[in-house]
Amino acid sequence: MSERAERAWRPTILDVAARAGVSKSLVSRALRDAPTVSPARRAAVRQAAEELGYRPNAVARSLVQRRSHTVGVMVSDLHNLFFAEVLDGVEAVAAGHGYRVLIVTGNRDRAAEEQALETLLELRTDAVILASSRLSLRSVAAARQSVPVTLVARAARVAGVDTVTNDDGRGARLAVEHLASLGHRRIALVDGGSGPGSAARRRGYRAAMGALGLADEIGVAAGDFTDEGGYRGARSLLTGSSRPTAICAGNDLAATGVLTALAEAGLRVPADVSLVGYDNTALAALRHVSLTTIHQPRTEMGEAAMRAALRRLDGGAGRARRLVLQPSLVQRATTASPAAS
Amino acid sequence: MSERAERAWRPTILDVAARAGVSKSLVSRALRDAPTVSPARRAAVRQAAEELGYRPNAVARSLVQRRSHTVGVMVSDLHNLFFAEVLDGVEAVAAGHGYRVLIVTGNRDRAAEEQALETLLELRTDAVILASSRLSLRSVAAARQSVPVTLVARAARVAGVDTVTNDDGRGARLAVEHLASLGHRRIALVDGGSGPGSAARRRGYRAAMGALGLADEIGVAAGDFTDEGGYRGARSLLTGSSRPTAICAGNDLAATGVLTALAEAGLRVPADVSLVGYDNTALAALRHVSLTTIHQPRTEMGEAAMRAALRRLDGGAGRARRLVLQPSLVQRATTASPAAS
DNA sequence: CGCGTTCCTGGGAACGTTCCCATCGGCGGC
DNA sequence: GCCGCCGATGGGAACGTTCCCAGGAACGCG
Repeated sequence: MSERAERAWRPTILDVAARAGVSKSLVSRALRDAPTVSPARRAAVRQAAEELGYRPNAVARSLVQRRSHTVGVMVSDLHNLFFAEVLDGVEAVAAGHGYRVLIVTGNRDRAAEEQALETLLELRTDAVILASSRLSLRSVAAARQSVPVTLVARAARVAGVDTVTNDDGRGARLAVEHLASLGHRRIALVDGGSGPGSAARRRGYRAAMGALGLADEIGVAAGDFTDEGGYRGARSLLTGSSRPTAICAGNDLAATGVLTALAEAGLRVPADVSLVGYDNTALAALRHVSLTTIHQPRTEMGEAAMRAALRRLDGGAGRARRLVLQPSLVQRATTASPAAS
Repeated sequence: MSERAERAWRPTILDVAARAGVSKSLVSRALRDAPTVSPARRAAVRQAAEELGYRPNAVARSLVQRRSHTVGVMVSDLHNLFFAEVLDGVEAVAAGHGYRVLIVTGNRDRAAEEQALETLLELRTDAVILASSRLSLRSVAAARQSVPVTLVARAARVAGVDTVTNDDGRGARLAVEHLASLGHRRIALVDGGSGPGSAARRRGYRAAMGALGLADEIGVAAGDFTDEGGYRGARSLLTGSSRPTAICAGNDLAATGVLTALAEAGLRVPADVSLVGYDNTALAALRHVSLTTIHQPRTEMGEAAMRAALRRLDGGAGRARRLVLQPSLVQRATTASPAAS
């Protein structure tokens, strides 16, 4: 290996200028395809840059332009595939508008999230998208003082902060209505606890049951957004006197826990009990699981978040916009009419 | 909303200096806890900064210091949970050494990956970690010219580029030995096709079978690293004359496909057929799946990658180091002795 | 009380760009 | 053929920090 590879020497615009025999200004313009550069010079500059392996310094550029052409996305948990798809949407829109996407993560930890947000702000990304963060509203509001902020999958109200969420109440209603239309009446909910959106899903479940005249059949078991939580919730439902013929789980992961509990109890799905998840993650689509579930338009949520950021970046001011996207039901193998008993 | 929130005005060190009645130099030192600042001034500066909502500009700092205290990680696919855990390791070590981690992604697309790497290089991150990238070796080598580069989960040999991988051959051997120790002889492999590591796993499988005197029982079915691929591979194994009593899948995802095929064929797991996956993803740990699998030390791989980067950052030169970590077997519910038939 | 030393403090340069403006030819029109 | 204009080019300032260095205040000691 040459010495060059060991010590990081990086050519600057001045090196290119010297090699091409022109001024730094001309190099700058030539490399950015600015109009007033003669073809001959342009070629010479290109070649010199190529030979030197020159790469523009985005740091210096950001400093002088006072913008980075970059949006920062803080994701609370990369272990949750939900965010990967949100990011797909963000990146698709960003790329189409000449923005680069930088991702930071807070690993399910409040302090780490605050730190990650701080990193983005110090880096002076042009906008910040916060995906389902646990950040204090104070921090969010503070961030909004210096940069456009969009919240995804969190409905908090902060002045000037746009939000993009999914209609959790409606999603829960879809699940209940689907099961009712199959003929179920004893439809129980394994709750998501304090997870984001779970309160709205619970309300939606209750409202839908009431609207269908099934208020007496309402049954909510405590759970959370994990495999284990779903398992516990289902166990408690199964020990009751009148076991439900259908269960709505807080999310897909919890639904797999429900599946485990049902299997242990010797109950077949969907012959004995029907099951609906929430999120339509890749997990639900696995044939071994093949879970009927509520689809959240995650990619669209990411797209919408990025578009909201772009609107602010283009000078769009005014009050916060709160976009609520609609979920839909995806039927797979875990729901059917109750056994004619 | 105040006008302030709409237009992004950001105080600079000069604003803080003016408010505190000191020079910019002093502000700089005070805020960085440099030694030679009197307590009174330090407090005054702190307060002024606080009141203004001052946040240091990392861009300007990077420019003058010629380092960013940041490492960039390019991840080829955030939909693959493997990377989330690698990132856990990277972040843990980075945080312990005062480095921030910036993530970019190439969404399984070569061109996008090249672009993402370019972003990192232009941003002048102090080091770059490439997680299982599809990047051309030319690009990797070019990047190495200006910054320390570490490859994770890809064993390519590039001058000066450290690599951290897992011993796939040994992992496959562990799976085979486990099954053989349970009494299995007809142990088949559902292959991972051209996926990373799958060639080494195939070789490991063959070698282990041979070493155990089971060369005649070798059976490899074409598959890939997806649910669907595992399903197809298992189907072809089950239509053969002598069906295997045990199957090794290319990875955990493929193993769920195998589970589906086995269920469809009316075979019980592990009573009729035992199954071993690879990766030990969260999927394998779900009780509904409860898959015996080969654990890859992903977090450790991330840690090792970051440590390798730190070593280069501290001036460590010399030839590339290639670290190979050892996998281990995690026994769950999908393996047992073959039915005494 | 003077002098040297130790703390503090402030000014200026530098980092690598972009942008504005001035300059310099050359060319076309009257 | 002169004047004005336009296209091409270069020089300098600015972006917001950090770092180096010079200078000043305070203090101790003889």
